[in-house]
Amino acid sequence: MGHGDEDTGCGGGWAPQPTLSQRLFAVAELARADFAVAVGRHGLTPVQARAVLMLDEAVPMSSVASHLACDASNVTGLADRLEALGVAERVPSSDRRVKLLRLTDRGSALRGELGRELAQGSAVTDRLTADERTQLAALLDKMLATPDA
Amino acid sequence: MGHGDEDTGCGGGWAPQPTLSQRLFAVAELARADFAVAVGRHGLTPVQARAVLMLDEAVPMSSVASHLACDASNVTGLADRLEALGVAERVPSSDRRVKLLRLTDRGSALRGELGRELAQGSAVTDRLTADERTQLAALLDKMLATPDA
DNA sequence: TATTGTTATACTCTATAACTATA
DNA sequence: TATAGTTATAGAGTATAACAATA
Repeated sequence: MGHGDEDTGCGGGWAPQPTLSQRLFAVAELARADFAVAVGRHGLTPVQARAVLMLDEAVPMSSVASHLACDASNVTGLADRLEALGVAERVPSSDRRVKLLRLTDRGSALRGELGRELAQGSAVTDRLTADERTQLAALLDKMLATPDA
Repeated sequence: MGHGDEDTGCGGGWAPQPTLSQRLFAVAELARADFAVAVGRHGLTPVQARAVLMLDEAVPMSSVASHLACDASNVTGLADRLEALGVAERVPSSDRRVKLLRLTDRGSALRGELGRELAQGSAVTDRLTADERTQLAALLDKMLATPDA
């Protein structure tokens, strides 16, 4: 290997001082795992849960795709699974090309539960004090500020 | 429990003030996407990249599995793909049940490139000042502090 | 012609269970 | 008996391309 890793500071591993990005990614993994476990308790996968959480009202399947940042073709199977679970259903639209996805009563109840649980904070953020959480929120908001748009 | 922002309060959407967890998750998604794009430029999937980055030296396949927090059976296919890409190879061990996974020369070079790129910081963290990055690092470290162990 | 959703196909990640070869 | 890796199988998320119905 011609040379290697010196700019990362460590002589071959990530050991001593992880970079900010590495730590951010590690926290992201924890948050993801937390989310997966939380929604898994309700029988949903993370993607299914994200769909349920966005379904405030009946929404075109194409909107679901763009919200999930995935190709529209995926939403067909996703909708199939949500229908099989009894939490959502397809309903026709005025534009007859469009199908709307809407939560069933059971889906709405589930969405409420999920919302309450997730709002309570994860095991990750629980390790911070109230002040620190405020600080963190400000930093996250800055990172989330849309650079374009 | 209970320090939740406001049990979602909103009559049906996430609109007004996302909770801390929601913002953390959003940043996590950005970081994940950044990582996927960065490693994708080198022809790797995120999981493949994580494997390459951990392969400081020859390591038992079982160790790869535990590092990736996945079942050992998955590492077979992962190793196959890394071998097909020419970045890693299986080598025998003294315990003849064990196979070690080791980077090829090409894999080591790739690992070096990845390490340098990732150390440079992501588009997400670039939106913060140096002071803010220090602050964020401290908060992240606190969240990462192992509660058990 | 352009758009929406579907289907067909394919790849990766993930898990469980059964199997092998070692120990 | 127990462990490491493989194989078989399955389901979910992702993508592209071709297609039908509708606009």
